[in-house]
Amino acid sequence: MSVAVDRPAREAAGGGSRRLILDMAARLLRQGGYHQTTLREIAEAVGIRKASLYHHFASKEEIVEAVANDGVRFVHEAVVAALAATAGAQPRQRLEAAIHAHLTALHDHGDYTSASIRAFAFGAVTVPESVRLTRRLYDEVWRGFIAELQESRTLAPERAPETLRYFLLGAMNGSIDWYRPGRFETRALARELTLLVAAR
Amino acid sequence: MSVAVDRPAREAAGGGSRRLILDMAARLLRQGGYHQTTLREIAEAVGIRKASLYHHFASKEEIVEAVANDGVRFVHEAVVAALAATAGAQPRQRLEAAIHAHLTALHDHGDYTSASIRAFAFGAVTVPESVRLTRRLYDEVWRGFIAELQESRTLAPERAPETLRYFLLGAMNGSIDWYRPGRFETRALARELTLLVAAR
DNA sequence: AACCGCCTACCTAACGGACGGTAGGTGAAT
DNA sequence: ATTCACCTACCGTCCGTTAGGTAGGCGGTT
Repeated sequence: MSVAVDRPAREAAGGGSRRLILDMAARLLRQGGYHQTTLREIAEAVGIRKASLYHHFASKEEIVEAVANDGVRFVHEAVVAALAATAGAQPRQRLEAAIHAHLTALHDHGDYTSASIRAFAFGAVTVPESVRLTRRLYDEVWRGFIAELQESRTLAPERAPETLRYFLLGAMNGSIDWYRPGRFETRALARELTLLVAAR
Repeated sequence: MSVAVDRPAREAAGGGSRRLILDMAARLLRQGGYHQTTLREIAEAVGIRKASLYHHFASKEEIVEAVANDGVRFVHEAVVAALAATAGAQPRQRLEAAIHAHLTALHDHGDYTSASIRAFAFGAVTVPESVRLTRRLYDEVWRGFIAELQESRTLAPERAPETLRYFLLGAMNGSIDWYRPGRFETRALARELTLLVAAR
């Protein structure tokens, strides 16, 4: 059969078919959401038959769940790293670094992060418990950091921290709808947004 | 049949079945997006058979399009009215009124506006030309108003107006994911967001 | 070194069910 | 008599999922 021909190509792509499946699923989920994205499409993009996906994942739900969780985790880890890297710096610098990290990760792993935001936008398909947890963990990072900003008076203490967090994450995540690599620069975007949040 | 029983109830609800269909479609689209929402569900919610929908609309696409356009228009008209009502006032007051109008309309017609944002999030189903136009018209309102804010120095002229508009709309529209009538107050939200955009 | 059993990674074929949409009919109101 | 608003019945298509099979590789026994 013709199967043997493209197998090396698949295995060369990182060794694991699992990652390849998730890559393709993320790409399709980003542009189609949960219900428009079909297992046939994913399988075709990978180069295998639809039923073969069940060798790696138990269900469609499990694939989407993995993509969504990875998407949040990419951003989470990037922001935590940025905050760690600027540990001693001025609060405003740390804020800009965190925002920049969020935007950069959002864009660099755009398929995963967009798929995560898109496929499980609130109210759509029931958000799996694991995804809800992953998101809550990331939320916690910002909750803590915003508290830190208020303690250091970088952010006025009378500002509602929860509202600010929602607005900030909304502004950043909304960028998946309009950000294009050539038209914008993440550094400039991060600087603008930092000026909004922490006025001098 | 049992059909005759609930017909009065239907006709009492505003006279037009068309509006009722759109109301139900909006509600379902809000929580399910385009592909999860089926004509069967919409018909059942209205209390008619699926095929009867085709007496009022030519296709599923046409229903969704009508909902999405109405959603944007509700917000558009509310913001334009708010700007008109505060015509002579201070720019910062006008800004807060516009933001408040956007948030209020977003919530008051939540099914329509959420459906519009959700069903046609970028990349998902191809956005119909009419919806794209309706959105562009609303964008224009903010483009003009932000220019006005910069002319009056309420907003620093060196700020990138396009980026600001994107962040602002992202922050506001993101509220459909977290806003709950009891937990937040639109006045307070508008004030907080105004403080972010136009720092004293 | 030949064999065996097992595992991995895929395959073909089919399942029941739900989808959007169409054809054509009915009964009441104008 | 015509129109309106809705009906029943059905179409072909595609969905996620399952059943069951096969080809190749790897490790241990003979």
